[in-house]
Amino acid sequence: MATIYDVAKAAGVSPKTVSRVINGDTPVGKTTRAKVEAAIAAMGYVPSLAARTMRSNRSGLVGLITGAISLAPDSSEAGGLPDLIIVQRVQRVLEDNGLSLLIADTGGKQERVADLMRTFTEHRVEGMLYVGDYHKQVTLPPVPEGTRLVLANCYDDAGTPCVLPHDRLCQKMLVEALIAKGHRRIAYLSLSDDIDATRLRTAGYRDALEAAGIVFDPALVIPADTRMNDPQAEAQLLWDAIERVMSQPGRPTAICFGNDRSALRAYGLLRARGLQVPEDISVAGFDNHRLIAETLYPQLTTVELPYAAMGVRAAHMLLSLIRGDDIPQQPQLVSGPVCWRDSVLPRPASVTNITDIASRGRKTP
Amino acid sequence: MATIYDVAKAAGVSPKTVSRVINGDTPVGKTTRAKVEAAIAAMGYVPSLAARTMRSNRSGLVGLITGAISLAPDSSEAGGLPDLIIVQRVQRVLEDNGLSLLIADTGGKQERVADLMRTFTEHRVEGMLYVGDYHKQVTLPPVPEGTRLVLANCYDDAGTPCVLPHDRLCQKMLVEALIAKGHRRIAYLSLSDDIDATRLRTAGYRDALEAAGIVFDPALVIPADTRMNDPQAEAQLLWDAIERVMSQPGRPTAICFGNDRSALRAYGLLRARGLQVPEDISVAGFDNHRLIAETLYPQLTTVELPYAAMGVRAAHMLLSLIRGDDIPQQPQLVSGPVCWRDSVLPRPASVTNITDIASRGRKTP
DNA sequence: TTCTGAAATGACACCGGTGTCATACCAAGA
DNA sequence: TCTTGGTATGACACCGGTGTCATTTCAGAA
Repeated sequence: MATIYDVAKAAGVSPKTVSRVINGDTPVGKTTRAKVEAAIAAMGYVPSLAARTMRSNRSGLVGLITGAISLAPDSSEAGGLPDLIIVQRVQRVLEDNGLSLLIADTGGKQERVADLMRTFTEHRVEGMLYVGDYHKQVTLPPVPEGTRLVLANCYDDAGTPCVLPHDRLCQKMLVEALIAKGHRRIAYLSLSDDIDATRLRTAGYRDALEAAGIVFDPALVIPADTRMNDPQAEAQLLWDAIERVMSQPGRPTAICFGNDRSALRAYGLLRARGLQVPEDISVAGFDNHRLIAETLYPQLTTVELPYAAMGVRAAHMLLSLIRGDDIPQQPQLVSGPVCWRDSVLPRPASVTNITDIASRGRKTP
Repeated sequence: MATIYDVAKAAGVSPKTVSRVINGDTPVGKTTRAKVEAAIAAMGYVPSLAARTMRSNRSGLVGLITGAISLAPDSSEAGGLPDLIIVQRVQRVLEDNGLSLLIADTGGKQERVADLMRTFTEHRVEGMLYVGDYHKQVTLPPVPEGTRLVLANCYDDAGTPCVLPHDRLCQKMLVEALIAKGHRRIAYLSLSDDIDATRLRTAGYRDALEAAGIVFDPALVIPADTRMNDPQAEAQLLWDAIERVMSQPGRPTAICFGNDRSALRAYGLLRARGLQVPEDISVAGFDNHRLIAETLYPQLTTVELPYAAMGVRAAHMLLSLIRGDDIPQQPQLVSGPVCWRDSVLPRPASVTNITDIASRGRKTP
């Protein structure tokens, strides 16, 4: 690969002059410039960032660590989709700012983070991002003094700058939207209750009820998901939860699910129980995972958990850090709009619940 | 950041000796080694790959270009999932081989590829990968002499080494599996017929029929997808295709869809027509997109399009190129297993078609 | 014509490692 | 004691750029 010396020799000038033509930092004579540019074009010269990095101490690199495939060690699982969306956006923003993105993956082994960070340090990245596979607290290994780090979709107890989904507000907006359409008995079949998102979203659910003056009924809220990665067991859990919530007096007219994936599964389970969506029961998801929400029939009402926006925000925070600007100390909460589709049927406020038909349908999923 | 000179001074040795301790290329005295290692630990020294790159001409970097978000410019669309899986696997394999992965995205603008490749060249990557968002032919800008390039999920007419899904074989195996379960009238609602995958898969479908001595009926094969990214229109198209195929005499007992996403959509549409899956009609997808296939109720029978394996294969090919080994000139075809789940009902070979109930159900989706 | 000062260009060192070669060291054998 | 020969270590240049400062060039003024 041609070097700046080769170009200089070919153009009959000094290497420094070639450097000036490339960087435009100092004026260069018209004739000289033309000669140099011709030589560069002829030789296909591309400057080496490694050499440039040595003088400038600016590598033009940013490192990003995800745990994307951590939940899917074996196959074409799509579990890590949110992180991937975040990654894409981060990459775009950085590229627009002249930075290249190095990515690494823990493969589910948290202890590898330190190694990956070391590799990034070897490459003298200008900053690092850590992307959680879901909203959670993480504990990262100590980073070298001066390392610029931003967390996305996770947080730590060391006050590292972070961007988080505003689960509480998103869920509140979604339930408010259901209430606005006339629903009063709204069930919430949440994700596993040992994760932050569930706690926050349940609070958001209650916020919305409270704002509308609806009494909270604990019987309507059931954790119906685990992270056990066993489709059969998950389906069974969801089936039981639907059974419980639909067989009680004062049956709900709408069910919110913990994510679009649960809602997708519920379509089949509800149908198996003889319930039509949305005629017999309205359904809402969470995530606006468009592959699901737009493809399901009827299309799924949900709320957008703005992973894309989180990626953009996190990237901008890191850019600020790199520039040396101040950034907010508080976690940055990002929320998205309710996506209104066909899985929720508006109810005239006066209509009472229809007859219980829960006993229809098959016995087990 | 500490340099090798700082460490050398602290340990009272020459920089070269520190280098030797780090790289272990030449024996170093026990006492000296201990002093140096202590100094390294104390200062948190991490060698700079930029400096190392200059001497060795080995950057430890590989560049990867995708068009992942090309089909999803605006939101949290999951269209580009296959590429993302490929990217993940590539990253893993490279990391295991001590290489770091630089990623870039065309954002759907093919003309940006040249710029991205230039950036990679600036970073002196040891090789490049280009990942197509679906099986297709691409035309890449000319690469500098000596650039090592491998294509994944796409090919060009310049004979660049590539890894492709074996669409034909996958579809053949899937249809063979259906035939083995007693199905004789099998419809195929394919993807848009202007893409390579459709042509190949249709051929695979016919291969399977032929092998079983079943006469090919063109009326059973309908392209039922476009890449227009309009959920309403796509649903309409699929509805029409189902209508056509189910209302003809000699109604099929099973339908293969172009991908799992279409199958997901079809579940709702079939239900709206009053058809139960799999009792009234068996359904098969394509991709083994587990988020869909395992979450749908009933779970979806499909064939695995091994994006993960493609990523691994492509990474290994690139590693071979980097090592200077010979690699096969022919496109590498990768296939995956049929994933048998609950959406296909075995049929005793003797049973004839049930009465046509196509007129049931709603008129439009 | 000579002088002046801005513009253009070049010489040289340096960034942080490593390859090459020379040298210092040390134990064993003559 | 003096070689001998292998081992441990250091001096120095070099990789490919750029910052700094010196030097050359040349138009315009004296």
